Amino acid sequence: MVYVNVLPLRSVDRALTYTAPQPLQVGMLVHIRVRGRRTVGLVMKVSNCAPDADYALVSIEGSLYETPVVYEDNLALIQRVAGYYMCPLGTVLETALPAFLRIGKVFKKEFFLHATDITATFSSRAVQQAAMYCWLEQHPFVSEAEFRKNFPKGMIFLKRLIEKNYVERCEQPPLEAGSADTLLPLTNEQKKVFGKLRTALQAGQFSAHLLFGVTGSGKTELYHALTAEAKNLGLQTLYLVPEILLSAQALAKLKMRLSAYGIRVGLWHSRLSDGERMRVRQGALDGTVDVVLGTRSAVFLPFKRLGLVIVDEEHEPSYKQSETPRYHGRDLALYRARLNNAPCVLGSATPSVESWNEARCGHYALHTLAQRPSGQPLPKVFLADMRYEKPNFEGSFVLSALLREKLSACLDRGEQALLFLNRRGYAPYYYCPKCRVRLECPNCKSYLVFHKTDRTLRCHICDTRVTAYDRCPACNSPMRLSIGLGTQRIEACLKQLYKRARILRLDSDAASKENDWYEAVLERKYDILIGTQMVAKGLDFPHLTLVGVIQADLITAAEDFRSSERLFQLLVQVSGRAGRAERPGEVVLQTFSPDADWVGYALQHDTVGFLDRETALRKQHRYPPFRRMVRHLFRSFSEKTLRYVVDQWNGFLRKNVSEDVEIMGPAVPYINKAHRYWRMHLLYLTPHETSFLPQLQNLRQRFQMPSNVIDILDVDPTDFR
DNA sequence: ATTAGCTTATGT
DNA sequence: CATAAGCTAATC
Repeated sequence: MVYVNVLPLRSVDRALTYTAPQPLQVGMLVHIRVRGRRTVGLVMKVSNCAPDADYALVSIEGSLYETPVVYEDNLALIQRVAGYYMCPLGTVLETALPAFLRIGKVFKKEFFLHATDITATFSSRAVQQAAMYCWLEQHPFVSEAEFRKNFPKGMIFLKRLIEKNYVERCEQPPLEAGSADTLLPLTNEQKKVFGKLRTALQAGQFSAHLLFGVTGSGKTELYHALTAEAKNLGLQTLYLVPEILLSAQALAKLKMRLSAYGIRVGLWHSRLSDGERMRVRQGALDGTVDVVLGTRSAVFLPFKRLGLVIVDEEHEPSYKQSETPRYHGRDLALYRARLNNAPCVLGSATPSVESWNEARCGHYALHTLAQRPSGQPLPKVFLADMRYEKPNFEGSFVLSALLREKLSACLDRGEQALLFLNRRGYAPYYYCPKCRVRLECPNCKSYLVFHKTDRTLRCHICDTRVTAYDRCPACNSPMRLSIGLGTQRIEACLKQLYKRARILRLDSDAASKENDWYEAVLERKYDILIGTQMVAKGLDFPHLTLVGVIQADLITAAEDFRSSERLFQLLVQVSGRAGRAERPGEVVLQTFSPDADWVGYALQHDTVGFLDRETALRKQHRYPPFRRMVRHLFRSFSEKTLRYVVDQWNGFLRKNVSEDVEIMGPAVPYINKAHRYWRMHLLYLTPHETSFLPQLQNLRQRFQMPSNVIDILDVDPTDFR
């Protein structure tokens, strides 16, 4: 008799013991009954001796596949996620396994079609065949399914084509043939870094590396070279990118550079069809795919011999999953690399504060790329302190003399300019000067922002909208609008100053109107762009030479280090857009606040200065520095739950007065679990879900939340000890 | 997730 | 003492 520990694909926190009629392997999927209900579970352990159980043992009801669907390292990763992100094991398993596996879906063998005979001729009657052949020539190695989609009744003709040996039917699409491109030669700077990373790769041990390279410094080329090196050593590579959108670009580049070396690339993200998913997964599992390029969920894939992990744009917040299990793709990639004795390379032009700190403390090896292989110069940065501006006319409080001058010059040259302000609306301050009341959202108590276009007051957190009124409802005095800047106000000001310029506002309010604005900008239908963070999303503007950051010191006003970091990253990214091959771009940073001096760090894109400052701040200040921290959210934000959580919290505080911070798990049982096992107390909220902020403030007031509680933390511990 | 079963609060 | 409400722990 065989005994197996099976983890059900449900929110169950541990494996259950069953008997099995025939021997099973760890990692296999089996049908089981849990509380009388049929479910699927994963075999975690197999043993021959009976457990001393006080319950009746039940047998499993058969297995879904003949072979295991995951390896041992996948199980270890699942366990890590469950423990670390405080989520039931079964729930993690559910996210780690693609849906098609759970239902035991079996795929027919896929065939690929390939036009072989270029000299093929068709009689004038065989119109259909000729048309199909022509199509097949244009689409080399399409899958049969794809062919059927295009020619629903074409199978008979296809048969004929195959008989004539015009078309070949093969089981595997070959590598992208014909692309003669190979790896680009590396510059001296790149070679130096590559040498170190190659040594790490050959060592066959876990090591963490932060690749810090300015935009255009050729990080991608390094990834390619490393991937090829891994292939040489017979190792597979996991290559993570933050978004599906970017994965297509990265895939094209990888294929172009690496197919000449016989390297097979698989793409993985949540929008693939089941068939493609299964092919890539199977390829990674049996080792026929050399590189898997994918979004965060790819860390859970089974690899036969994973030897290298790459995380591109390491700082991107989209690596963080916003549903349970709330894992961070980058952190799991590091853990995965450790499980597989592989080096992990994190790359970014604007590293995250936590990665920077790890590198500074020597836990990660730091590699810097400071030059662009193309030799293109970095933009020139100017600082405009608005405190010394003379109020000449309406526009002067909004745009500095320096920026106005640069704008005019830019327009005269017929080039484009981009103004960046991360605030929608017209005026973020809408208040009555007599009552000194700033209007709040009736829903969530955050401040309302005035939108001039449709004369509404909007809450930017929960999207509540109210029609604006000119006079204060309490004292009937006129409301004031002149304080605070939003994109609409900049737009109005620009229209007044540059009557002939074509101006485009780009924020989430305006975006819905103009769908293909990017095309229009490329075609130079606009001269000045004014936008929020959506303009910073990796798009190239070839005619852009001037960037103005309207309130560069908004960073100082950010409520937590994560927001401040994000703003800084946007600033660097936006600034990087300026300039053309022959001439460096210009960047004007406008600052308003009296303590804006430190914004000078941004001169010459001093990312290091910023990061050092942020890590230092975190150390002396509110964030318990570099201790183990948990990242979690309340699972539901019903007032009942929150109330309960707060009560638990207060009760605990009364018992042991502690200078430590308090923990609140995602669900009530986990709060207690955390108390018992971790003795760590931390309230955690992530700023990605800003809707929590006002709620928390609310709670504070109503429940007298102690003021030493940390409101917002967003640090994942990378605890390597 | 779901729920049986235990503890505590509330009311007569 | 009965009943309701709140909460924990278990699923083989």
